[in-house]
Amino acid sequence: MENYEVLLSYFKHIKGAPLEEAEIKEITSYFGKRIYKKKTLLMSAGEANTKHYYVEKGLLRLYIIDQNGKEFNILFARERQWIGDLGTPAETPYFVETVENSVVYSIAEDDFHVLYKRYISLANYIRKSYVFLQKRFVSILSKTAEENYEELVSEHPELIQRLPQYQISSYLGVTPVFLSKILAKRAKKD
Amino acid sequence: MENYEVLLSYFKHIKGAPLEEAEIKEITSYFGKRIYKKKTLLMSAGEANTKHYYVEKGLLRLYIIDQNGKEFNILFARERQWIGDLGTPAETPYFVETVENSVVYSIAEDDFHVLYKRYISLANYIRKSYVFLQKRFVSILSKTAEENYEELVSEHPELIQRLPQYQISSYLGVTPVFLSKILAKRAKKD
DNA sequence: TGAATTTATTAAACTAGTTTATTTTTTTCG
DNA sequence: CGAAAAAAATAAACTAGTTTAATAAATTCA
Repeated sequence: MENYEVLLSYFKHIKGAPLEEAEIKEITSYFGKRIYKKKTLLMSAGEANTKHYYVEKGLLRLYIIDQNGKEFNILFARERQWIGDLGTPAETPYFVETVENSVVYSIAEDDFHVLYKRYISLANYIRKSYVFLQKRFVSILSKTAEENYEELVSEHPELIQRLPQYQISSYLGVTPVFLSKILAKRAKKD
Repeated sequence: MENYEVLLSYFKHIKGAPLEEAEIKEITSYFGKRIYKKKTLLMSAGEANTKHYYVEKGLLRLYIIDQNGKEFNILFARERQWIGDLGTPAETPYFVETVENSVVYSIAEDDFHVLYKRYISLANYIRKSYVFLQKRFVSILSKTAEENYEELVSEHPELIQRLPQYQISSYLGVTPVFLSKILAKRAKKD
């Protein structure tokens, strides 16, 4: 499989101009591309020097397993989004898993670093991620699970469609049982 | 007040080499430096094009006020740390306030952007901030307030000394009343 | 297709954390 | 210094969310 079209169109986009031959060569040399079946682990807690992933097709999640064995979803990545542990090369506490059958590009930290020195907009993706996480942090802290669910429905309705309910509850920081309660209550209002 | 020593030593540090005359000129031309009394607001929700702040002396906090008027501290910055809304130039939902009398450098977004294109380690501060916030996010989500308090004590004992208790409770995402309960319980174990 | 497995629902007892109110302690500053 | 204001403690009633367990519904795949 050697079609890097989606990846290259992303780099063209962040460069803001067509890519030169040499750039295309460099970019494609850094990235691998693979197909993964649903529920495949791409990255596990304990690993060091983890990769960064860019999703061409499908849906992935980054999560942690706490002391009690409970999973918490930190973020999802769908088509044309990045996912991975920005704390690499340190040993990661996180897992990355496919939620759907997916097509994914991967790149090692060193190469990623080279690229974001060259394409400052790539570094900007990190900044945007920070802003996104901070917003999510505030929501989880200051709002009820019910409010957070409504926010998710209105801001990312497509995720509600594509995710099983227990993955959503884990993203909202509540138990599947409690989310089910919220939905039951919500359904009555009709 | 025109002593930029602390700021310049920071840039020397992230450059990894002594600064040239032209660099010093550029950096000092971008930053302002001011003294603020304790409890002074430097940035308020609703403002756009907010500044980034680098603390020479003192302690600042970034917080939000939710729908019910309740404050949540998102992060603190003490000596030689950055604080501000990375979402700028968009209208910010956050506040920045001094907790102690402080000496603070400030820089506008445009200039900040110019600098982190030149000093990639400055962009790295954003990456480190992301990693820090993600860790904090996971802690708040998966641990009890008591556990989070113990974590704060062991990782940032100096903050416990410098902050009033109600600022700590707001950082942990609980009410002052509940933190007081935790401390009472904790004190008994002696 | 249908048996097995995974996911979602419901219920009931429980707990971490909130709210409101009052009192005590600490800090501020004229 | 002493009065006023701010911060912390304590108590009691409350609520958002958990836990455990049993049942029902939906999905998987041989």
